[in-house]
Amino acid sequence: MERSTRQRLAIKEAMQNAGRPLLAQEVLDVAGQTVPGLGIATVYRNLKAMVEDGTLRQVVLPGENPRFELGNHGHHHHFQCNQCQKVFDIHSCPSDLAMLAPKGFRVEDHDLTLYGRCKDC
Amino acid sequence: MERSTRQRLAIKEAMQNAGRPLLAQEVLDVAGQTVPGLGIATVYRNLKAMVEDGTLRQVVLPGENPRFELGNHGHHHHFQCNQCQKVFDIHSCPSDLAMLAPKGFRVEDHDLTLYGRCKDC
DNA sequence: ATTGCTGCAAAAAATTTGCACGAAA
DNA sequence: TTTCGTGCAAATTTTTTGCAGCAAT
Repeated sequence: MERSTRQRLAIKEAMQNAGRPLLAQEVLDVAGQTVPGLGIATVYRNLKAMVEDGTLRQVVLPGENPRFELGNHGHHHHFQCNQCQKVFDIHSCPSDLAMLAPKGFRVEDHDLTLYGRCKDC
Repeated sequence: MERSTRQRLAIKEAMQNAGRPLLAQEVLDVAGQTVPGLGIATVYRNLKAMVEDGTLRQVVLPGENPRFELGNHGHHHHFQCNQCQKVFDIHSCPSDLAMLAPKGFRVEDHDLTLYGRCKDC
């Protein structure tokens, strides 16, 4: 059975509170505030397990390390600013994507990232 | 000035002929047929340079190593099969994505990946 | 003849794993 | 008390870099 350790709770809390996708290192930085001595291996182990059970989802962008976000945050997409590189959530979604696939292909899901200038840049 | 070496030509040819995004290792496998002794470092150096000058584009998918494809292959998107994991090109494109961004954000580009079952799976 | 490019091997960077100990249940 | 989870360090895996020699101009 899964145990409730201080480390696991701190990592989950970090993910809950983050309003944006976090790098593994950022998770360590945040959760490490709550649990001094927290190891990066523990962070990786927990992130991996949470991705596998669907609690988290991986967000990957070209040339960057994987980020992690809540998996049940509802279906949404991302916007990366070409200027400041920050990643923002977008909660709207185009509805007509299935028709883009070639004949014979069944579309089950999709991923969309917009690039441009954020409000502040 | 940039020199035309056998290695560089073989790598470019591999990218031209690939009908799909290739892993660095796959580029080595293909170009290595033409240039025996070709080193993985040379492949990485050339891929990186080509991404920087826009000749190539990086295609990243969650949990996988980066792939590379021609950058001037026209704007297009990708479909990954949930069954066989292969990646296909999609040459159609939704046109109305700019409106998805929050107010104050300017959309300059976008990336779309569909997931599902390919024709053969 | 220059000097950019390559291969090799070592170095970095990112992630995973083995193991003994500590802590949930 | 049982055994899962953790920290640490070592091992992998992926990518980058230093350097001496080779090759394109």
